[in-house]
Amino acid sequence: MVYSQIVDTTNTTKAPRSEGPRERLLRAADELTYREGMHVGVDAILTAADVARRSLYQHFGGKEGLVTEVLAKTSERTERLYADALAAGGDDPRERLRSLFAVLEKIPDAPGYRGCPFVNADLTLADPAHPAHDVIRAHKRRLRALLEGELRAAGHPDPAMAGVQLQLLIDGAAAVAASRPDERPAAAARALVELVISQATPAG
Amino acid sequence: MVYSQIVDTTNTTKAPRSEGPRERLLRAADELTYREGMHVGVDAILTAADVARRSLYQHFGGKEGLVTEVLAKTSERTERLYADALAAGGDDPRERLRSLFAVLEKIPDAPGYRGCPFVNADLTLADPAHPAHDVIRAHKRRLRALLEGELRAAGHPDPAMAGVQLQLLIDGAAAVAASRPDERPAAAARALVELVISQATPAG
DNA sequence: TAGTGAATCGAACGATCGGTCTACTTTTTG
DNA sequence: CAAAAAGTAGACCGATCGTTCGATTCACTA
Repeated sequence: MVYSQIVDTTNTTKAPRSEGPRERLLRAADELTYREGMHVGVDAILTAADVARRSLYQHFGGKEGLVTEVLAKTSERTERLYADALAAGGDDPRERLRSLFAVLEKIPDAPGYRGCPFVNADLTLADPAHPAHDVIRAHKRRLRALLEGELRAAGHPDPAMAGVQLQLLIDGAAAVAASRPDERPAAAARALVELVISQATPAG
Repeated sequence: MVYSQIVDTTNTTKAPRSEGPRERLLRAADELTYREGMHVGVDAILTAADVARRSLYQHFGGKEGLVTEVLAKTSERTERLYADALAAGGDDPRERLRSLFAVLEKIPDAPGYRGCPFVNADLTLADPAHPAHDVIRAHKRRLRALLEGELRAAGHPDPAMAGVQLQLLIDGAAAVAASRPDERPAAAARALVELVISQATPAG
């Protein structure tokens, strides 16, 4: 994502400056929309990003474009995290899944955790025509496909349904963790995740 | 909830008229806040309820009071539904839980389903000081206690954690059903619910 | 029947929303 | 060095937000 400042002359107009207003806008919008919700004012984002009003509309066309781009970037980052966590589990699909959920389990412990940013945005953005909904749905579908692939590789008898089960445990645990963290939903989910994974054993 | 119009003279000033502005406001706010989200304008609620602006502020003090009251009423109604569903299951705690989840499973199939109204409101209302958050948390805790009680009666080895598990499956399935109903989350959740319940069998 | 409180309409409040625009400064580039 | 592009500052727009309030109508009851 970071390009050298010296680029082909045929691409000069589009060469991204390092840490320009665009990046600052994305960073500020990312933090504020998650912490305060999707209804933060444009003014608050501009102040936090220390960027002129005009820059927002030149780069993103409006608030809608900005928050959609924020979610797209969050999606990329999150999926990279998933891929790394799976890879850390080695070759056995069951161990890969365990490795993934070990990472997921720690997320709600972070200070300022407010639930899954995608679920939150999906529920908060009332307008069904908002382009962010497509980004969110696509992200969730890729995650489900990822889970389903591992389950299939592990020999689970119904990888499609089991993928939905794991997805459902993730979203459910995130929602509970956001409002009632004292119920320790991650631990409760972990036991069920293990049940689902264990159904994929050749012996099962 | 429906009182006769002829009441004790000592209570005349507080006698609720049948289908007055208060009821119409609650009904309209209930439908609109669920369908359009908690950010519907006061004007839209007033128009739908066919009620004067002033009446809202006289009865509920403001939008905050109105939506809080709406959630409180929804909580009562929902818990009545749970109690009935459990009772329909008879005496065996496991059958009572199965009866409850059989009812819950059908809810997302209703047209216009948009997820759990409590989870949605909790995630949508950005202000952590909003009184609705307390109503929501209290409702969810009562539901969890209900589940835990049945699990304990069924002899589950860890009814507290299992209660969180069931709660988590409910919220997770609701969230997935709201945005991606084609993944049939209710069916996926059902299998896990059965696993949790079966852990409560004396044989297990 | 006179009185009283509730419900009504509708104007208006200040604040904030997202978005547009002009003018000036900085940076980059040919 | 000069021109062009990008960024900044800030006023301004119409719309909408939740809220307040005066004035009027209506139903019930004492």
